[in-house]
Amino acid sequence: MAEITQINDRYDPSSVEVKWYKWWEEKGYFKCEETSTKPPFCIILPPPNITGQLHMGHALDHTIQDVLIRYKRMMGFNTLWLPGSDHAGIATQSVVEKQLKKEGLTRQELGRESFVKRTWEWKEQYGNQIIEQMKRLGDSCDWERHTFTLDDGVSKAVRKVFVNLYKKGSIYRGNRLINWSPALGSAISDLEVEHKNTKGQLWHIKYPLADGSGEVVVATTRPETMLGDTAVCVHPDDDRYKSFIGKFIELPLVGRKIKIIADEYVDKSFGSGVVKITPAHDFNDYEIGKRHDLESINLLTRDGKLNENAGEAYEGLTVKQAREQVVKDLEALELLVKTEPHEHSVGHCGRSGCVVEPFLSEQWFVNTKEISIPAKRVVESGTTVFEPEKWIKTYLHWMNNIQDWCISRQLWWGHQIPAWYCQDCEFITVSEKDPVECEECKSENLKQEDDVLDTWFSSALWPFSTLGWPEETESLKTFYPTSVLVTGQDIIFFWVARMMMLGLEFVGDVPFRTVYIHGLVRDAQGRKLSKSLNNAVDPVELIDQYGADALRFTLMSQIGSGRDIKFSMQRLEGNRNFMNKIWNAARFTLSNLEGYEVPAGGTEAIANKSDLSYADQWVIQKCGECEKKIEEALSQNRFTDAANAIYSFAWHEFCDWYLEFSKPILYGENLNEKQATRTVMLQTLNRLLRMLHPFAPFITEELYQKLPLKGEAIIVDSYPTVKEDKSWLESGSAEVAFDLDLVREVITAVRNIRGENRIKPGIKLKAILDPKDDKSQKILGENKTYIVSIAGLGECEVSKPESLSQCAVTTVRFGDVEVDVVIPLSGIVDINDEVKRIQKSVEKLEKEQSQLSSRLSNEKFLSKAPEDVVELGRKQLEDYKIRIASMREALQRLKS
RNA sequence: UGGCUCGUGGCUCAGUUGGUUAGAGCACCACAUUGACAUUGUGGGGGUCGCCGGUUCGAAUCCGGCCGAGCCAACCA
Repeated sequence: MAEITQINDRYDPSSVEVKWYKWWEEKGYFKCEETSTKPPFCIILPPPNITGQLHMGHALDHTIQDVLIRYKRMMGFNTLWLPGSDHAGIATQSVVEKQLKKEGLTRQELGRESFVKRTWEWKEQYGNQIIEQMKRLGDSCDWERHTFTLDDGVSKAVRKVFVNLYKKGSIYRGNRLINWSPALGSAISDLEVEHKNTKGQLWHIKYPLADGSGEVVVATTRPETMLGDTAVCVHPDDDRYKSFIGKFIELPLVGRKIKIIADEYVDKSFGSGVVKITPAHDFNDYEIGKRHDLESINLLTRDGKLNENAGEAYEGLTVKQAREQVVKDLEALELLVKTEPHEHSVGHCGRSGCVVEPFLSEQWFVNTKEISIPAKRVVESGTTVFEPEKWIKTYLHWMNNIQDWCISRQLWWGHQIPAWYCQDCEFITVSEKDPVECEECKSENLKQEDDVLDTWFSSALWPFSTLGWPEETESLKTFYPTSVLVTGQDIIFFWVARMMMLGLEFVGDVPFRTVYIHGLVRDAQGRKLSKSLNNAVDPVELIDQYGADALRFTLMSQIGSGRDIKFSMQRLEGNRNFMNKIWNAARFTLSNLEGYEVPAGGTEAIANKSDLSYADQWVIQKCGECEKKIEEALSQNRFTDAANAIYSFAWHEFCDWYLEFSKPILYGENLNEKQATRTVMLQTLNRLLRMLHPFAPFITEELYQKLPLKGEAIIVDSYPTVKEDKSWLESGSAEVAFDLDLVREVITAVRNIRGENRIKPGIKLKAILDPKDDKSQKILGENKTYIVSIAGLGECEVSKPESLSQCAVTTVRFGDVEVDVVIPLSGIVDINDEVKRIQKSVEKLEKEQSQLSSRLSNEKFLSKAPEDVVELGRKQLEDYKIRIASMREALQRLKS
């Protein structure tokens, strides 16, 4: 064991983490078995964008998954954590376009083919950065199965799904009003629009009647869209305007004659009660337009400028410029009645941040009505459960109001839609394989759709496309449905809902049994982490500084209720210290093994149980209790409870008490006892490390490998459970644990007297322990040596004190036993401190006594409360009386 | 506007079906340093459980109302 003493007294993660990760990978510990007799456990990693850098959200998300995977792996499951990455159409294309811009190029100049090639090159060069960062965190993914959303297999699945849905009519192409991001030059889905409250203005504009008989005033937040007005609308019951219905307006600036129509959509009380209708540029107006068969006039080009329909005066202007110009022109015509400030919400593009324009265009859609029905049912029935449950409501509400999903994007990077337009007959051929001829007219003059699919379309197939679908692979059979999906609440609709719909549609079963939804990582003040607030923390930097284990443990000890977590450096430091504590506990254990020989049966065997110290039996008992707590917690995904159980067992039981209790034995001469304690110490440490491993994989492997007796690797060793440890735990004892807990209380009482009277630790006190019953008499007698050494006493006797004069007295009550701890203070301290201490306790007890006594004199309480509660109260009151009396006595004697 | 969540010592949170004295970690204060660890040890102070009302012998816990914070969805041009 010579090398043990060379262990540094500080844990240095940087020298440890990379080494073990590499070793695990080389040994193939992360790999699953395709078929196995072990039960399967599978998690599909939400694939990060290839443009992404690991952020705190990933750190949280991945740690949860890795804890689950490592735990299940140790529990004997055939675990698969399947990693991947997402081509991230918009994000990646933007990055490459920016790169081109630096060279003075545009993607249009480059052409589609070269641009896509260039993007692949970018991906090869930079796309794996996040994977390296994930490895730093300790993610134990089966890397050989890493899948990219544009891989051949996945692309094949994408085409098959698209074609099937098209053939059954669930995918259709249509000219509809969609959300258009001018900055991206592409359609985006409803979900990608972020509504932000914006301070704008409400312009009141006169619209003269075409026959010159008067005018109406419309109120609008977007005056420039009047150029595309095709009607004016009032409420049918609005007496102010009834007579106008059916008449015509001569639209200012344009001169077009538009009709005044009536629709109940109009709110009489808002604005002027008259609404201009622009079907091509507003979703509500679009609906009204459909109801009233109005013409839609599109005013915009794809890059967000006004087109020829806006008229010569406005063509080519941006929306903002056009708005200013229109207002100016209206003012000149004296048609602007008034302008008032008005706050309303404006849709912004989630990707580029630009203002989204409702835009009429040809797009591809998934009709979700039908496929959403089974996806609702499986959640209602509990086939897939959500944790926490509250998200079921959110999910179902969205599913019940689901809109058709716009899946086409005017981008180049992604899955090009497998639809070919016949240049001769206009028929659309949709096919898994590139067709050579038109299905309808057999013309070979085909042109493939330019648009690509929404990135989320391929993501929606992820749980089965990554397992080999549409082939009937062993992997698919073994691992689908996957066990649990771990993700943030922000992508329940984007991703979870869609995986549900398509998984059920194409594989016929739910994609996952459980959806575990966690919150966001926020800063210590609870703000979102963002670059603009300058409060973003880089998990990789934290790992460099504090170690991955500390970071992981911090996150896991905070996710408790599934709410957002407030990340603080203080906590991280605290957990770095915890890792150091573990490190030193191991260092202490290992450095006390000189001359130790591993027993013949391994550390599981204890030669003679009678050699076990009370502390040994106590710690075995506590270890078993900890195992039980963890098991309960992890079976319900209560990671925080599990983390806390280990923390408190490791620090406050193993280190604070067990190692202290054991020092006299370790430094003593009784070789049999010493051997037994060393064995128990090693056994407990070994289990402690295994319990901690899923949360802190690196330090635990490092220390595990230093143990004199161990398996091949902690990562593939078994997880300690009450069941597995049955025979070992039998060496513990609940009775002895009770005894030692009483001893701990007594020691704490001595320390308490010492502390409150400010008696220096160097002063060896005498303590008289006065047991009030046979049981405690016996316990104290047997454990006196522990008390003397740990409480730092000079002398200790178990007896009735002759006099309490000038003594500090504390009554220790534990379970059904009671002990008075008496410490003569004469000549040691200023008695006033002790008087104050006791007076304080008396006051506290008296307050409690009076509360209890008034409760017990309440007849209603006596008649209605259950017997045992009343009985308990009575006993307690008696107890209070005795304790107060004895304290008063002590006070008297102290003063005398 | 609707839905959801939360409000417990300075901070972050526990508190299972109402029942002894409301817990923990961090922070704070005091004391301690030659033998695992100052990234440490020991002890201590600090809470009328957001407010009001109700149910009950008894409420942090159940019910109603109010106030405050946050999130999601929708939205009046």
